[in-house]
Amino acid sequence: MELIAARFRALSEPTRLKLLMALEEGEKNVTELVRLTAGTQTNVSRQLGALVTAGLLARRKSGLSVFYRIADPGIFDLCRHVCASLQKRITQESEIFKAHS
Amino acid sequence: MELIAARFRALSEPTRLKLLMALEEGEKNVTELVRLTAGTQTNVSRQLGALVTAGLLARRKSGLSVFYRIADPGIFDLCRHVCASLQKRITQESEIFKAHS
DNA sequence: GCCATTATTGATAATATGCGCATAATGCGC
DNA sequence: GCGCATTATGCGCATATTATCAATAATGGC
Repeated sequence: MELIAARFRALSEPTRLKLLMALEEGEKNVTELVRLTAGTQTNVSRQLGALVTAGLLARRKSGLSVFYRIADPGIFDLCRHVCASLQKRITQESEIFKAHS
Repeated sequence: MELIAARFRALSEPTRLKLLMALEEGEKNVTELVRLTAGTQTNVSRQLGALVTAGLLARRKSGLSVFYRIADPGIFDLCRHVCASLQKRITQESEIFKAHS
């Protein structure tokens, strides 16, 4: 149970979600991720570390760069699932809003 | 993006996960949930409130009791998904462990 | 060896979160 | 109205998390 919660916690911040999304197309090094997510290098590095610890990313060093890649592609299913659920909810709410106006 | 993170955050604590699991079979009132999850009344009530705010639970008052029920059954798919992913990871790790011993 | 580039790590401050105690609010029966 | 059961909330504390600055590795080119 604690393990499940930990995995959800890893996905519970926009910064980390952005990093995961940026890595969906393929592995990237830290500077590129910094550029793509418009974050500071320190922070990006830290969040990447957290995602590795959580088992969502994998690291590969190559020269000066460190490349990160998705270790568990299943997370995208999760995100899509949540997205669909949220859209459904918003749609319902807007229906109710229309009905009341 | 923030919305997605918020949903994951709602699922990021064992206490809340326990409550959701306890409600899978059907709606229950607070005292029963306190009993089932062995938590304090204060905390259970608070976490239930958080889950309602997150859109995962729905409330229904009836006399003295307040009954909570699952508002988005999709969360169980999410949990099963995460579970499967974790089991796969653990299996792989144990294989590596065996190979090294 | 020296320097530039890249990435991580300590230390710290700000913020957020979870929990428990005490207390309030609500609703039922008398 | 009064007491009682059920639920919610205000407050404080402890802990966890995040973001940032500065300092420290790690690596390659000269």
